[in-house]
Amino acid sequence: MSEPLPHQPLTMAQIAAAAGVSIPTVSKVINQRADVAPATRERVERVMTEYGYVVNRAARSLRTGQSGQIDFVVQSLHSDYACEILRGVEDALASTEVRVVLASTHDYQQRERQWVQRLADGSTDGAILVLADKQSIHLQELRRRNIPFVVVDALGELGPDDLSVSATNLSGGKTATRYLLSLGHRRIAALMGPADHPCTQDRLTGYRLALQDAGIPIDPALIRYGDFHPASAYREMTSLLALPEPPTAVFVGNDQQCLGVYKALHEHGMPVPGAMSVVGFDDMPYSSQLAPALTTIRQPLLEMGRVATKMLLRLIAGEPVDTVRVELATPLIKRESCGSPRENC
Amino acid sequence: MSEPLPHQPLTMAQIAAAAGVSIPTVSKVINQRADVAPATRERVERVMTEYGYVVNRAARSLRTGQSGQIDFVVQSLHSDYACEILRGVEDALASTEVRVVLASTHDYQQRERQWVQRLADGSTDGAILVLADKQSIHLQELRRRNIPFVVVDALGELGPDDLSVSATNLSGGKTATRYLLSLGHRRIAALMGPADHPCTQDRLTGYRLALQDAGIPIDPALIRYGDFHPASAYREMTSLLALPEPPTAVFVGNDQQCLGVYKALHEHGMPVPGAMSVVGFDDMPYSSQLAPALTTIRQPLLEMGRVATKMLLRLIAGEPVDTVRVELATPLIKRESCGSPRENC
DNA sequence: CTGAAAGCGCTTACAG
DNA sequence: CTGAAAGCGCTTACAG
Repeated sequence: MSEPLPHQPLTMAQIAAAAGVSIPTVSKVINQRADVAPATRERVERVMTEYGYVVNRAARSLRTGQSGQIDFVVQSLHSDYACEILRGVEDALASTEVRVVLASTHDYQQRERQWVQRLADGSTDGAILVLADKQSIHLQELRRRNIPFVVVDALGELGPDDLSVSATNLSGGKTATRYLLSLGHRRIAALMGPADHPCTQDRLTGYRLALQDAGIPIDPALIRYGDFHPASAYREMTSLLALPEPPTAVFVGNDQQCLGVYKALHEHGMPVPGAMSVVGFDDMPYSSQLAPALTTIRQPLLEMGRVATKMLLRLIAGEPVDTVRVELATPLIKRESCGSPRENC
Repeated sequence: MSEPLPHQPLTMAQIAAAAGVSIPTVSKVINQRADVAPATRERVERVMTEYGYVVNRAARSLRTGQSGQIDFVVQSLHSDYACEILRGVEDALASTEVRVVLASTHDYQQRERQWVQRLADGSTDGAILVLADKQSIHLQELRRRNIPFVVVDALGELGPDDLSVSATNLSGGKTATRYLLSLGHRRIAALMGPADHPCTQDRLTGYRLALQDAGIPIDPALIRYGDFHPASAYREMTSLLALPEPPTAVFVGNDQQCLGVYKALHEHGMPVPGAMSVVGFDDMPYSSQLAPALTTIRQPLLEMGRVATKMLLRLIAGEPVDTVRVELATPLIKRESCGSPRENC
């Protein structure tokens, strides 16, 4: 297995010579072609193992026109959100020879241009786009070059043939709100992410439907928007507490925002869940470690990355993909941050 | 600029034909060779821009033996820690044509083998290794193949010529402890990460030195180890509180562990910093958003990734690298989680 | 300053 | 079942 390898990379020609066959024969063995005699195949395989031979990627790529690489495109890796999805991508790729190349854009024009180059230079077989916009330059370029892609959590509408993966945001919003209703809450705030995110809109629709089903009028003063970061949520939560008739529960746009919500409540001496119930969205690794442990709607980010990647691999291989739009379930994870209203008062 | 491009990738031959020159001339223009007439250069450049031509990576790579890619190797991307470093890597690469390929191992044997293949297949010019071990298979393979690498936060000793980047952990530990001493604390616990991490050992040495300087004997009961995750810290903090003479302050191994510390204190009705002062390590984006905002030692992870990458690029280019070991400063970030002992009692 | 020629390491028809 | 030949798109001496 671990024979001492030479410092110079081996070539197929060397393997062929050592095995006493021609180069095409070695190639056929490597590419699992049927037309090789069993004895020959075995001999070649033995030599390759002995020498630790690995096919040169550049040469193969030049010949086949496939790079064996896909791009992971996201504005910023600076969020648990994107990292979780990326882990799912890696997971799905583990059993293949395909690699992920990172293409964060960070909003820099320069990087966008670099990325467009990348698409043209033949080193990308396909792309996973996180939070892509219909008008995104990325999408347009991919389409023009006929490079397959899958979008995770699309921002806005995609084309009818574009593949996408997301979570059941509407249903998640409904589940969260219904749960709070079931505990007896009647004034439930929604402290969402950005107003223009489809996620936000869908979750809010779920929230509204649940309230309507319960015959509770919707109070616009209880609907707030943040930016998925704690500071914005801290601000909005503080503002909600200043209302003449403050809510007794909040459905929050993501777990990260819950940090800001907790902070605002802490500073107002309002215990969770005694004085305020909180439901998050995502179920991040740290969410169970907050004090109190956060009740939240689980968003299967890793699974979303995995599913998107599997779809992309099929697309690249030219295999049929049955589902154009995949939505993954968003179950409620009950922990300690919810209770009945004024339970402790 | 944005002429409609053909769907078929262009070749250098097409550009040469369109510009009325030979292929080598186009190549020389692209590679900024001096021996091209100004007029010719201009004409070729105009045609390239007009057509939107981009050099094929595989062909160039096959010819030059360089892939224009580096590997980012880490056990798991599932930590803010690794993601921050990765952002730094991307940052340093933004002005180059080099790309990052992800190579998380997740402890899977299979992935390690895949990665060894990758090194052999010519698609890696160099590697950034996070938390690499001297005995790591990665390091050994890189050395054997003469592929340059830089280690961020080495686990254990490296070879004398191996480049590495880290933070001034010893000094950070000293700073944290001195700060707590300056507030009047005398019983200061250290709730560190894994005992065998060099980071932990260095920070602990800083802690010990600071206590010694202050003439305070070291109490082994106050030194605890975790795994950088909140749950372990929760456990150890709970245990510290059960001591006959509990500490009045804790120096914690990383900010994430502070979540567990906060949780334990919350459950024991011990306000921070009233009943317990807490200093973290890292200064993560969320640390300022905790309640109370966390006082911590800043570890410049992004900068570490950036510096490591710049060193690697020099190594790859065959340029001299002056510093073999780089240590970046770890300043104290004062926020709300520290106070004088029994201030509020 | 310019271009004809060789060759990087593979894969793919194709002839035997 | 096996292998000689062509060629993927570049870069690099080298001759003119």
